[in-house]
Amino acid sequence: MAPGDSTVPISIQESLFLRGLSPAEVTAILNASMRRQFPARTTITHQGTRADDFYLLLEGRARYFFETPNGKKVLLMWMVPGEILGGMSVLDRPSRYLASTEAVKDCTVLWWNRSTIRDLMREFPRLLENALSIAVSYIDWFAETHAALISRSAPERLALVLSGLARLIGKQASGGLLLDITNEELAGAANITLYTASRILSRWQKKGFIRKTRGMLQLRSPERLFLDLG
Amino acid sequence: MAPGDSTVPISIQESLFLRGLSPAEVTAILNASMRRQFPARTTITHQGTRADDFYLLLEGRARYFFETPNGKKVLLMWMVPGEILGGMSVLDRPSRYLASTEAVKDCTVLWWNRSTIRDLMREFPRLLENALSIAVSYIDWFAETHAALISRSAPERLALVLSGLARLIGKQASGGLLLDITNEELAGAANITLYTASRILSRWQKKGFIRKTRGMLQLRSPERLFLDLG
DNA sequence: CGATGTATTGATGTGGATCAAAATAAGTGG
DNA sequence: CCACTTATTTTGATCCACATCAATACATCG
Repeated sequence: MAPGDSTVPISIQESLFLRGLSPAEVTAILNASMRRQFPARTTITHQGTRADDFYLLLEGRARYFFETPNGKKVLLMWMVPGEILGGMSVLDRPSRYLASTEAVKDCTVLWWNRSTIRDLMREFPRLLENALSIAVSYIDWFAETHAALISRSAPERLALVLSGLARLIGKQASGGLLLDITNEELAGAANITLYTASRILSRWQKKGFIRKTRGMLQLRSPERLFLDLG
Repeated sequence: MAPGDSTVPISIQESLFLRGLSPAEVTAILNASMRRQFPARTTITHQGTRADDFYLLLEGRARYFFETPNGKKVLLMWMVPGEILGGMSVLDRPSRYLASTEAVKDCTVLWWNRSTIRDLMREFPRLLENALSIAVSYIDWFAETHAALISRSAPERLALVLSGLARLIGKQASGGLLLDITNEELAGAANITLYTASRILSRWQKKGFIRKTRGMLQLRSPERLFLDLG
């Protein structure tokens, strides 16, 4: 199969990972990959296992998470098409994945094994620069999240999560952005309990800022969330 | 001044940033730098300003921190000789520092401007690999800290901070590792209040796990801290 | 229609922040 | 060496945001 053909979505051409490469170079890189599928709710990379595989997300939605020594599942960033998974595999020394990745919805990915992606990086040093930029974007995410955990209340964090996800996975619809997400996922992302999340969302719904149905949330006025942090 | 001469401490030769480079290459890189001093309590890089300067810490102690939009100061990792400061300056696009760095004790650093360090990275691609490894180590730190914030109690976090700092800045002495650190710094690192920190430390002192004097802490049995998390 | 996953709502508990004050230790200058 | 200032630390009393526990309601589907 030739993954670099017309079936590759636009978002890939604009992927941060492929930034600054010529179309010919992009084709060469994509041609060295294999296309793979991961059904929703399956794990793509496993925290603690050898980082041997590198992926570029073509379609679907995934997220990073990890488990703490005391068994708590910690949710990290969401990944959308154009983003990479398993970035640890590009390091010069063999390493282990810091976190796991799971397909939240059915995912199509491009896959390279470690030595292939490392060879490509040697051939196209630009890829290495891009990997560094991506690593920095993770650091940025963690710094933001760290600050939020320390200095913001539960409603504030939930509002931040909601407006962040809206930009990432919101679909324009009549009467506001539509997010297909459960309360549990929201609570996990904001690091609050399911109960607290439900209470805050109910309040916002009463005020007409959002509408919530099972597994789906309609965001009417994102800005106003921040004016009602009780 | 020739910074690459015999006055460069051993720890620099073992710096993660210079890993895998030949002595001749290291000399070339260090010779392109200037030596600079920062007195204790001065700021080296400023969050939000253009990332134009890159530093390698030779002597002293520094730490990253940043201020949240609502004015709270958030303490991040400590830096010891051999570690870099201002890493954002190596990115291919001009960027801004994500965080600030301050000298905790008097610091001696090597300094490169952005274009110099970028030229060196083009000449020695190994530097770029090393920069990526360092970025990953920051991600690792954030992931650990994130997990701790979410899933561990105040005494647990303080115990973690203490054992981490012991490895980093502890000096062997009769009757346990000696750390020169204040309660305020410990509290900041563990993200608890000064009062909570003081109470926990008092308890540990009563049990003989530590000894605390003004600005100084003696760690007798690090392991036992984790057995007394009340 | 049960069965199962998802969401709401109320009652209760608590870890650690916050507020207030005093004790201790370390300079500093006369 | 002492009086005085200033930084660090301790200790007690109070409070509150959020977790936790318990129960029920609602949706969706085979």
